[in-house]
This record gives sequence, C-alpha cells and structure tokens, in this order.
Amino acid sequence: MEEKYNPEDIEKKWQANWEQRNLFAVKEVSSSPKFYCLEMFPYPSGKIHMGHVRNYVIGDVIARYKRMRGFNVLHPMGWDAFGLPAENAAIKHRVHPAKWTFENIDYMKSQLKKMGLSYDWEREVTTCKPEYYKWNQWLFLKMLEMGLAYKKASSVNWCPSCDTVLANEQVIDEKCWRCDNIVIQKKLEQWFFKITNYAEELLSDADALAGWPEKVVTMQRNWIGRSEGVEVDFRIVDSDKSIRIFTTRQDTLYGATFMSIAKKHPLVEELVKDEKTIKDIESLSEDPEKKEGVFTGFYAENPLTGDRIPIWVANFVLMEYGTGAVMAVPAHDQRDFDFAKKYDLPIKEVIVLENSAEARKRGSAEVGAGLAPAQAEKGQPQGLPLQAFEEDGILVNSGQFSNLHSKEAREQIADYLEQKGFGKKVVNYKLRDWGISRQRYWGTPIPIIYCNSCGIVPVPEDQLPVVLPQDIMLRGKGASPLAEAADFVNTKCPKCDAPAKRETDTMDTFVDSSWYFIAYALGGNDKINFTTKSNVGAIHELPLQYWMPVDQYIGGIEHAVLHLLYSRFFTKVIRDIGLININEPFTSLLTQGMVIKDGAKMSKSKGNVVDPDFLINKYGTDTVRVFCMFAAPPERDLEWSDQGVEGAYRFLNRIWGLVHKYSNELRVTGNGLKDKANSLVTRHSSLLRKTHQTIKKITGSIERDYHFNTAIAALMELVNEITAFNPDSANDRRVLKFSIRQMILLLSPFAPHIAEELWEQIGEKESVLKESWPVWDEEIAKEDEIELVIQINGKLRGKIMIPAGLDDDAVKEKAFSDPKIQEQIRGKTLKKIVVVKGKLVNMVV
RNA sequence: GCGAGAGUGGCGGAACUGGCAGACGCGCUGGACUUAGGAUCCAGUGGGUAACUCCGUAGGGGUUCAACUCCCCUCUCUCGCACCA
Repeated sequence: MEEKYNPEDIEKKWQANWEQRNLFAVKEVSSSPKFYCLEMFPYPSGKIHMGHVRNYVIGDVIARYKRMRGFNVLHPMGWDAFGLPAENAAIKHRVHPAKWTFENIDYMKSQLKKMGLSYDWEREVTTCKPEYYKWNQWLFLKMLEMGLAYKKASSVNWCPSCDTVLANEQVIDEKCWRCDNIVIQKKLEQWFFKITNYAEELLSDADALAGWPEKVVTMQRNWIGRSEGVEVDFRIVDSDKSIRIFTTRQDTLYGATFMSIAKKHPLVEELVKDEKTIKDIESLSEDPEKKEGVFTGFYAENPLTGDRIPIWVANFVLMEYGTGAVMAVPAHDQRDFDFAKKYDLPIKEVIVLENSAEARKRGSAEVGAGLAPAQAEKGQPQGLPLQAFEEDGILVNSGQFSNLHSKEAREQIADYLEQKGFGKKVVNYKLRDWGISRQRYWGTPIPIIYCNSCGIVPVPEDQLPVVLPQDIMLRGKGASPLAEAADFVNTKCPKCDAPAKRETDTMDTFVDSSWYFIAYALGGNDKINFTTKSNVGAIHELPLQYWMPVDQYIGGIEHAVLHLLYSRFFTKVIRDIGLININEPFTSLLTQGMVIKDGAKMSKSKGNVVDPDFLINKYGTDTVRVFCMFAAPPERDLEWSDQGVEGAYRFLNRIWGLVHKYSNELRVTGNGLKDKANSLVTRHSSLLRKTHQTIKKITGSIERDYHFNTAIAALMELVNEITAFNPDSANDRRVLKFSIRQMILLLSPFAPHIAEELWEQIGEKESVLKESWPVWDEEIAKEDEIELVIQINGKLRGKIMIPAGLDDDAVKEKAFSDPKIQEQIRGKTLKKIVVVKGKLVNMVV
C-alpha cells in the first residue's frame, strides 16, 4: 500500500471501475423497496458551480446511504437545456444555441463524473432534444382537449428598442436589462395553462406535504392566496348598469361611503365621457405609496342602506384581482381611510371594540367610540379617529345586523345578500393562470396550426414532434425568431389541407421541468412514451407507478413557488390524464442553503467564486465532498473556508495513514471480528464500544434530518480514538480490524473513492458499494461506567465515576460519600434531592 | 406593514424528549522533529481570577431542583410577500 494518499489516481481508478461495472443503473425490482432520490437538474450554463456541488453531493450521500440500507435507488441526472442564455450566447458569439448547449452539457457532464456522483446515466434527460419535447407537445395537446390550455390576449413586457418581449426578471426598475430603455406593456395573444382549476387542490394537498419545509408550504399557500368573501352588485344611479365588487368584509357593508374602481375597469371607459376627467384618470400616479383618485361624476346605490355613494377611480385598486372594484369603508380600511381624509369623504363607523359596544348601548356614543386601542390609550379626543379600525368587533349602525359579532355578521349578511339577489359568496385566488407563450427560439414549439377557414387547429398526435428548425438566424431583434423561418411557418391545415401557418411562439421552459422527474422514471429521453398499450392497462406495473413519487427531492429554495408548484400541477394533470395514480410528486423536500463567501452569495459580479475544478484538482473530490457535508447542516447557508477544506483533506490523510500503518495486519484474513461482534472476549474494549456508539450516532444523524455535519464529526471522533489505540493482544487486533472496517463503511457515502481503495487495501474483494450499512449492538454500545455529575442547588460541584445501572438510592449514596461533596454540604439541611438516571444528582440545601 | 426563520468562543458549528454549554473542525499558543516548515506529531485553548471559585448561549423578566432548550416583553439580522379589498 502506498504510504501517501493520492486522490487523483484513486479517484480516476474507481470512477472507471464503477462505470465499467455499470453499478448505478437500476431496474424496477418488486422484491426490494424503492427509493427515488432526485436533485434539481441544472441549466447547462457552462460550468458547474459550488451551489451545484453542494446540491449534488447531498443527493449522492443520501443515494449511497440508501443503497447500503438495501433500497433499490433511482438516482438520475439530466439537463434543463432550453432557455434564454443559449440564445444570448448565439447573438453574442454567433454560435448556434444547440452547439453552445451541447458543448456545455459535455463539459458539465465530465465535471459531474469527476465528482464521483452515483447517477444512472442511462436515464439522462435532455429537454432540448425532440424525443423529450415531443412529450411537452403531447401534454399540451392533452391539456387542450381537457380544456386546460387556452388562448387569450394579455399584456407582456416589451422593449421598444430591442423590439422584443422580456421576461419579468429581465425588467429592472421598469427598464430593459440590456439597453436600459423604458419597458412598455404590449398586448399579445398568448397560450395559458389553467392552473387555477387546481387551485383548491393545490392548496388543500399542501397540508399533506409533511416532508416539506414549513416555509415552502407557507410560501405556496400565500402564492395561491385563497380568500372567501362575497361579490355584491351596486346599482349605478341613473343608469341600467351596475358595479360588481368583491369583499371579504361584508360585515362592514353598512359603512361603505364610496366606491373605488381600477383605472382599467371597463366601466370607466363606458361611463366617463368628460374630457377633463378622462385626462385626470390617465395621469393618476402609479406610485403605490400615494393614494390618489378621481371622482367619476357617477353614484352607486348601497344595496343594503339605499345610500347614494360616489364612484371614484383609485390608483390602488387592481384590475387583476377580484372584480377590479371595491366598496370603500374608510372607518375600517386604512387605505380607504387615507383616501377619505385626502378627498374629504364621509367616514361611517360600523364596527366597534367588543367592550365599547356596551358603552354604545347606554347611548353615549357618536362616531369615535371604536377608536383603535392605540389611540384610545393616548387619550385622543372622541370623534377624531386617526386610523381605521380593521379588526373584528361588534356591529353598530348596521340595521338588523347591529350588535352581531363580525364573524356571525359575515355569515348572515352573505346569506341575506344571496337571498335578496344582491350578491353571492365567492372564493378568490391570487393565483393566476400560467402564461406559457414565449416569443423566443430556444424552446419547445407550441403544436398549433392557424388555418384561415378552420381557425386554431392542434397538430395531430401522430405528427409530433413539431421539430424546432435548426437553420435560423438570431439577431436579437424582431418578435418570435421562428416567424422568420418560412419553411417552418408555412404548412398545411391538418383538417382541410389548405395552406396554413404554424404557431411561432415556444413554451416557457418551466414546462420542461414540470415533469422531468417522470421522464427519468420512464427510463430517460429515449424511452419516454405516454401512449404505449401497457400504459393504458395495469397501472401498478408501470415504471411510473413503481418509482413515483420522488422520495427525496433536493434543491434550492429559489424554486419554492414556481417550479415546485408547476410540478405539483403537472403531476395532478398527468394523473387526470390517467397515466399515474398519485397526487403529489415529491414526498420529502430538502431545500439546501446557499454557498456563501466573505458574507455574500458566490457570484461572478462579486468576484468571490470558488472554482470546483481547481479544488478537485488540488485535493480530490472526496475532500470537497467531505468539506461540503461537514461545514454546515444542508438546509443552512454554508460559509466557504479554504482552511476548512484543508481540514477535510487532513482528515482523509489521517485515515489513509491509519490504515497504512496497520495495512499488513489488516490484510491477513481471519483475524477480524464478524461485523456484529458480541463475543465476551471483546466486551470490555472501549474502542469496540466507541465503534458501536459511532454507528448509532451517524445512523441517527442521517435518519433524523440528514445532518451530515454531526455524522462526520462523530466519524472524526472514532478516527481519533482508533489513532490513539494501541493494540497489544490478539483480541485488540481483532477489535482494531473490526473498527477500521466499520469506519471505512461509515465513510463511504461521503468519500466513496478513498473508501473503495482502503476497502481493497485491507484485503476485501467485493466493492464497498455491495456492503450493507453497519449495524450497532445496543448492549455493546452501552457504557458500563458513567460519569455522575453532582450539583448542589443546580451548580456543578463534583463529578465521580460510578458503575452504570445503579438504582437511585445507590447513586445518592455514592454522591454523598464523595469527600468534596461532604465538605460542601456540612452543616446544611438537605431539602430535596433529584436523581436523573445515568446523568446527575442535584442536592437542594 | 404582514408572514417565516435565526441570534451560542476569534470563526464554521455541537448540545435529540429541559439535566456537565462549547462535541467536531478551523484558527491561535507552546513544544517535538527538522537546513527549513505554510508538512507531520504532542499539549493547551469561552472570559475574569494567584486561587477557592465567579460570570457566560442578543437584552430584560418569568416558570423549574435544573433553561441555549419552555412562557412573556424588547432589540438585531436574514428570507419571503408586499396596496389582494
């Protein structure tokens, strides 16, 4: 055995060995339990960065650990290969997006292979290949059939200078990221997925995502933004029209003193004819800080009170939410309050604090008795509220509903409105339908044909895929680049055979990533097929049914909403198509923290990036893996430390030196213990005990919450103890061999290459990958002597060694007999004595 | 503003259901080996004190024999949402 640890040679050797034996390719085997371990696939931007390294190492440690625990582990990798950077590179460097993308994939794949990640590369998925995006198109057509895909006009961010559409992320302070010109909104016909149909299910199933971080579930809940309320029609005075409003606070309906409608509300255009008013409305501020409005000149009638209230256009009312119109209740809504103050509109109080309702009944009150508590304390004069009272309370000035609590009033008023036909109960969501049209080249063509006589015609299934044309010029100008590709655009109508034109928009790349986990389960790019006979039949026999759902998903928190919500949506749609019978794609989710250096996220612009290639060349991937796992628990941010990496390298060197020291003895077979040693001869070896304790501790750390940092710390303790061990009997040497064997096995998920090499060096023939995870023996792990802590009045006053398992009285006696303690308690009366089994004694004097 | 999370040595971080605060690593100090050490090994390392010991988990209060851990208040930081009616 070499004296020096040489990671470069070892890592090359074992990576070749694993590849040659094809160890990580998996099949559906019903006899063993499956485990689907998935990391978010990367966009092939050029090079792997430290964030990827951390993400993939976490996944790899889990995958390797689960294999040793006897699971049939699916651990795949692929490429989120469509996207804008490829197009930008094409424009900038005059290289085709496909060439750029595939070169990046080649390089990044070689990087991943150098990291020793245990992927089943046979299942690789590359979303920009026709075999993959064909199924994007197929799913699109299915969704069209199901009424889940539709087309409508909507506005997009448009840069007039670049003459192109921009994504939200490309608009910075309302300016184009590339040319700094002001971005405008432009109306375009776009395709949408009706994710709102699933809003209720996405929300209610979120409760069942027990394996997800609470934070992510909360973010999704907020994003879906469900709220229950009523829609109420307010008749417009001297007109046959009415305004429909949405409110969740129908208990304040009697306090509505004016209406606020959005600038873009259709009634504005219909009603307002006066030139000056139109101008004023147009020049309303967009600043969310300023509350501004314009009186339309029209009045509406409050259906409950019959009051005539003015209709205002207000800059803070959004057309996109609810009905684009609200009833304004200044006494109980801060925005309305500020607005009313500014324009001198009446404020009518209809909710008061519960205890002030009593006072009200005694007839003492005008407006103001329901002051917000803060003001009441400050002794503000009655009748001059300074802010709206937005909480629930008791209704006043509300006709038949007065004296009810807000909660009941909401029920009763809603029922009453429905009875009278003034309104109805509704549920509103903040979630919008998902616009998927992108006026870009490097994406999945939307499989639609426009025919002059037949209209919108879906491309027939048997004509899929609609292949993205390769010969195209990208200049960074013009709308959809595909529109310029005449051969692509001009086609025949599948229905009437007349000349027709293809849709030239491509799909949002989030479509690709919304079901890639299903593509892996089906066997990767070449094997995706949703239409074979067997897919229709016995669903439980399908690979999909075997592998799904993903047991452990690992990735960054930045995808907490979009990608993870879209994936949940797609899974439900694919279920409703009848291809799978699960409701949720990801059982457990681990959101790993960022990699930080010098207090900031690693980024090119900050110049604090660490290059994985450099580190792997210098220390080997095992060192990088160990450092990444040791420096912080996976969900927290990881502070990069070059010295910390050195420490990880030293640790592996120490292990190497340790095995080298005993390599000759270890190689001799027949003198090791069985892995589950329990012979009496070895009972009293403290190293044997430590080994069993370490197995227990590491297994616990991994099983509980994947806290690999404490797992490695425990392994370090074991290595320290083995290093200090001096074998001087045959029994000692047996313990030593056992201990070293276990140590290598425990190390193997973290540093698989050195583990394989050491395993071979101690004379093992089979790969460490074929070994089972070590098992501890509770009996051997048990301490036979414990350190008893003695406290007096809760303060540490002494420590003594006592045999384990003594009863309370014996423990007390031991504690009393300690001379130091006797001195401390001399002359004092003992009030109480507490014994904690196996830990401490506390005497209260 | 609302919501979520966090605050522990010089640093990264341990401490599982309340039971020795600081595991493990980095750094630092001293020593050994050495032509040399930025290699390796050994010892030490929260702060104050000569010492008995005392003080220490953002700050203040509380519960308890016992609090990093539970409860209340305050401060700071990070993230998410941000006129959602």
